[in-house]
Amino acid sequence: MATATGPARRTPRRRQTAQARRERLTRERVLQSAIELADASGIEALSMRRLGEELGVEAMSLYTHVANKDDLLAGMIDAVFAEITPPSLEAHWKTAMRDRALSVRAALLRHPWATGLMDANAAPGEATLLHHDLVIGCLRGGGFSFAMTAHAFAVLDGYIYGFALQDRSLPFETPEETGDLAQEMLAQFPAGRFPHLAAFMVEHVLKPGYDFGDEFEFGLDLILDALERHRED
Amino acid sequence: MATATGPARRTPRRRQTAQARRERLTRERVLQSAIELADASGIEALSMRRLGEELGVEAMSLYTHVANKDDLLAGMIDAVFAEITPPSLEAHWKTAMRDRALSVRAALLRHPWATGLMDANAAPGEATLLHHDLVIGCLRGGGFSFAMTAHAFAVLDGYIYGFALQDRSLPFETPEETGDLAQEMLAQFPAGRFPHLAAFMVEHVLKPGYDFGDEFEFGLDLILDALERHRED
DNA sequence: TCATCATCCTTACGTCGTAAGCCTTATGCT
DNA sequence: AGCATAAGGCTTACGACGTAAGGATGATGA
Repeated sequence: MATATGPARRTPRRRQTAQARRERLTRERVLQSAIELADASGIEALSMRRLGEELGVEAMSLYTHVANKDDLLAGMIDAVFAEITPPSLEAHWKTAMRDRALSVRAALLRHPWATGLMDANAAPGEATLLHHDLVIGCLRGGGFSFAMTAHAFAVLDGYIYGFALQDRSLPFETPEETGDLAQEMLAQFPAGRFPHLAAFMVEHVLKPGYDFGDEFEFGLDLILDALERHRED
Repeated sequence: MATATGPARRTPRRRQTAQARRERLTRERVLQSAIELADASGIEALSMRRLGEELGVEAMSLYTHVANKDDLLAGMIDAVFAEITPPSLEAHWKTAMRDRALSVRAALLRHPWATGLMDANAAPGEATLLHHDLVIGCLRGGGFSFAMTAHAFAVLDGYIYGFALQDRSLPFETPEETGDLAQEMLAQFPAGRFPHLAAFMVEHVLKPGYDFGDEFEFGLDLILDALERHRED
């Protein structure tokens, strides 16, 4: 043998240990697997042991690619931001911010655990910083002063994340479920204890076709229109 | 789940055992202690053992008053809602909703861990339901249709919770800290990587007197004014 | 060819939530 | 007043968690 294959850089030599080993671990693979696991089974199911299992590796092996669990979670958040289509600096600020808001919302629907992780007040990752950079650039380019940019950023992002939080905090997921759960909730208390809430449920929420998620665009446009009015303040 | 109702009241006979025992445990005392502990040391410091210690009791004794840790957390959330001054049904809807929003914000500043717990999508407690009932009543009384009430509720509460989440996710707490941290963050990447963000920091955020928390009222009034405009839609 | 070093694994520790069951003491009935 | 009951609090124990310490393996670079 002694093939002496000149190990010209990066020998793509395949490893073939006794048991066919999984592909080499990387931070990206760890993060991606963690995100898939959290998406599929909830963030509470994401333990280092379980994640290792998912990757065909022992829990401690993960620590080669991730400093600790907080680092893992921070990396996941940053990966979510990386999924978001950033606002275009060419388009009109309003449409750019609208599209971007919808993109954030879509990402948070794909990864509902993300909002819960955002209160970790850790240092934002590169994708997160880049995203914020472009949002600010978009607003500034649209004619917003620094002060108005700060205002606009606070309202818009506050609304986007808060809406996701609210959506997630609702104790029901599907419209069908809503009815039963609402009945059950109100039934625990004397009839007439929450008259306005009860009427609201009966007259609106329980009507066929209602879906809380549909509220998002109304609020978004409400805020965007209002910001347009204040743009020159 | 029916939460353990306290012991029958009957005789107020004072107990005096060998060792002066701490006051009798109640669900309220457990919840209050848990809230104090979370406020003082962060939600991650709240373990059943630690909470027991705080109350002079073993961890397992807490389970007489609380079904499990999730029930404890749900109870804490509901207690936070109970702290909020609900919207007056007499006042004009706009001022009532404004005062109430400020009251929610104040509560979330006092208990910053609350937003992180809100994605638990558990069944809301009595104080939470009552709060929502009055918010809906206030909007309906103010002339909002059911549909507009739903819209208004989603924007307002979304914004309030999202703002708190954003505030908490900032990696700095005090204005002084902001400068150092911002420098540090941007220094990790090539200069010019985040030009808009950098300019925004230098020209606005790092200017003396800036405090992110001050942004809250701008967004609140922006939304309230916009809602007023849509009230009759 | 060998030394180095990154990768992955084994073992172990302290902490967590909580199930099971015991002991003590207050309660409610006679 | 006396007693049966059950509620409140305690002890012990289990399995899962994050992760520190150090060992084994195999790829890389001299």
